[in-house]
Amino acid sequence: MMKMKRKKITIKKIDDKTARQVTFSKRRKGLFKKAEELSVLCDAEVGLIVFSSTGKLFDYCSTSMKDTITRYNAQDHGINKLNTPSQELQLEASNRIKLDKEIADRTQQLKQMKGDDIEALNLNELQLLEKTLHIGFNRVIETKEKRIMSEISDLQKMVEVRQMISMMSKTRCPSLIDSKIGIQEERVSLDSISCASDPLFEDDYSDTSLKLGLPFSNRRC
Amino acid sequence: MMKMKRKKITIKKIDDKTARQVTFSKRRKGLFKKAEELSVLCDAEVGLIVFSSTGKLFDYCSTSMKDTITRYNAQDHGINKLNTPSQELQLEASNRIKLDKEIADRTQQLKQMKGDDIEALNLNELQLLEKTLHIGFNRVIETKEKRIMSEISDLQKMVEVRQMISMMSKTRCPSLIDSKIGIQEERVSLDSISCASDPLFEDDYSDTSLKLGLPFSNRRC
DNA sequence: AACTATTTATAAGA
DNA sequence: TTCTTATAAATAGTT
Repeated sequence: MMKMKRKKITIKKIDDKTARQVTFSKRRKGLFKKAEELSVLCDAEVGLIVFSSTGKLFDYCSTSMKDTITRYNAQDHGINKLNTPSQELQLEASNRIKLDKEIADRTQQLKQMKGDDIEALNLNELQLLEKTLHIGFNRVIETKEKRIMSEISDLQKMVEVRQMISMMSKTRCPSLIDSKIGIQEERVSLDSISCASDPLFEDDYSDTSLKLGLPFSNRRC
Repeated sequence: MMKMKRKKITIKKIDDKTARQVTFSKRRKGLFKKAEELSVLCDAEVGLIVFSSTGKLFDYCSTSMKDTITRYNAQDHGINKLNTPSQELQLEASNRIKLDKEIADRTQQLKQMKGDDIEALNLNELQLLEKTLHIGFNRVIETKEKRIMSEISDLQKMVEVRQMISMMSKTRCPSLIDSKIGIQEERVSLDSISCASDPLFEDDYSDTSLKLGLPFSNRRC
């Protein structure tokens, strides 16, 4: 059969019932798809309610329709109010908006500190960020140093205690001491504090990283 | 400029904030249009609620949102019924707790990235933080480099144009050209892109910072 | 905000 | 309803 060329349609009610039904089902599918795409792509909350001309309900919500409608009601838009939102509810709503903004703000800051979404920053902002990161980095390094030093010192003490016990056990009752006093070694794994075996330090920033003259040279454990 | 071919996109959250906003406004417009077309063509009742990621509300309804939501509620979804005002209040309260927690969490993360409140972290957490900061730092540096390079390139172009005009004005009518064409210099302050004069670079981490062979040596501006 | 190459939606027909 | 296909419409990437 000769194909009729598809024509541009005008947006007015389709008279033919069957055609209307067909179009409804096609376009409804398309609309719901677009709604979901918008919510996913743009991190938006989308609620969609459709009643067909025959009264059948179709709905979609990116979260839950209940929450979305509640949030919708909370947004104060004067005339369009549903129910009668109490002042309390309105207060909650404005609080919520504030909190949402705060979260968005902090999320953005965190992202930027991780180096994401920084394209839009100007040079001064970039330098401020750089400085902040640098300070944070140095503090972390410093704290890590202290932590390592204290763990080393703990280790050292343990070794000394062990040596003492070992010496005692040579002169007294070895088996008794070992099992009764039972040094719970709470062993600090050497792996976790050794710089050389730490993948992090195999990076190209060892110059800024921890440099410790670790007193491991003539340790025998 | 070379036009990049448009690519098929995958439906997942757009990372770049600006791009996300642009897409949001384009697609939102499209979605609302489709919603209205469906309601008109097919004689359907359509209600659409959209909250942007920044919390802004957009809505459309072919009749009135109040009626549509009422009708939606009337359709019995058993459990899913809309809340009474007092239930809404409760919901808001629990939402608020959630949001408060999220803010506290992000605030803490931000603090730690700035090197505060890190005493309680263990060695692994400290190293993770260190790595994150290092990555962020490098990205910022990289972005800053790009920014500086592009500003230098802009400057260079300006200088070339100026030289051209200067040459022209030597052969023709200097005063006319200078005042009529009137190069708006939109001068990029050298201070803002000079590394040497930047207090940040006087710090002890210049080794990780930008090293650029700035082509400024025999510039006469 | 505008452009346009390309993808996506869909009207008409099967 | 589902599929096919020509065409209209939407829009991603860019200016």
